[in-house]
Amino acid sequence: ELQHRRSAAKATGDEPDPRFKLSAPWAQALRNVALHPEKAQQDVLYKDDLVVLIRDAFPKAKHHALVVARDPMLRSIADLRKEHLPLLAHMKEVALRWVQEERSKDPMTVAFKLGFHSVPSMAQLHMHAVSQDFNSPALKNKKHWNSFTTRFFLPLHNVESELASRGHITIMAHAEQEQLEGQELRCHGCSKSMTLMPELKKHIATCDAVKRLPGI
DNA sequence: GTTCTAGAAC
DNA sequence: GTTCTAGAAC
Repeated sequence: ELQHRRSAAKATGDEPDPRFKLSAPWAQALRNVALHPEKAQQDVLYKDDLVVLIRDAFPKAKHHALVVARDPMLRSIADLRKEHLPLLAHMKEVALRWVQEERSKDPMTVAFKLGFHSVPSMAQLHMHAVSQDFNSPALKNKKHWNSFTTRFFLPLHNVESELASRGHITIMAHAEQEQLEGQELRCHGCSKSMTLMPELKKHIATCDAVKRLPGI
């Protein structure tokens, strides 16, 4: 059936509809959680007037949660201004509390990092809290890997300091975004370069440098 | 963001 | 023959 539809589109020479992504329901899932947490399909771990804390639906590490801002005006980091620094401090506090809970359940876990994707795929400002093991079946491809281990991942502290100094976040150029997403696979601990995902996943499971990574 | 799968890479 | 990546999805 799918194959049939693909062939049909090709046969008629139909061009892709650029509005499809913008209106796609999946891109609004986090916004829906933020605006209507009581209707959320997944468990809400914590909620107040400013944020909602949930586990990532497709965790890319043993421990992976999202702190989602509830302000409808905050669709991404591009909407952040100096006035939002207190909100970021609150998001940090909520994330750190969750990290401590996870750590108490799993004392041997490696470091955690807090931060944002430069160009997120989903609407609504959300901060990742993710353990640096990246041991998860949902971590499947180069884009996944590079979105957490290259400059595509903006640590919370960097976002805070750029807001404080410039008053807004400079969004990276599309060409740079694509370059980072497509770049070679490299261990985030020892910088060893690898060709294939299975090779990388096997390596990071045993790399000593990964175990000693700095972080929370 | 994920799923699916054709065809490349092994 | 099997594993793996990468692009379409309306």
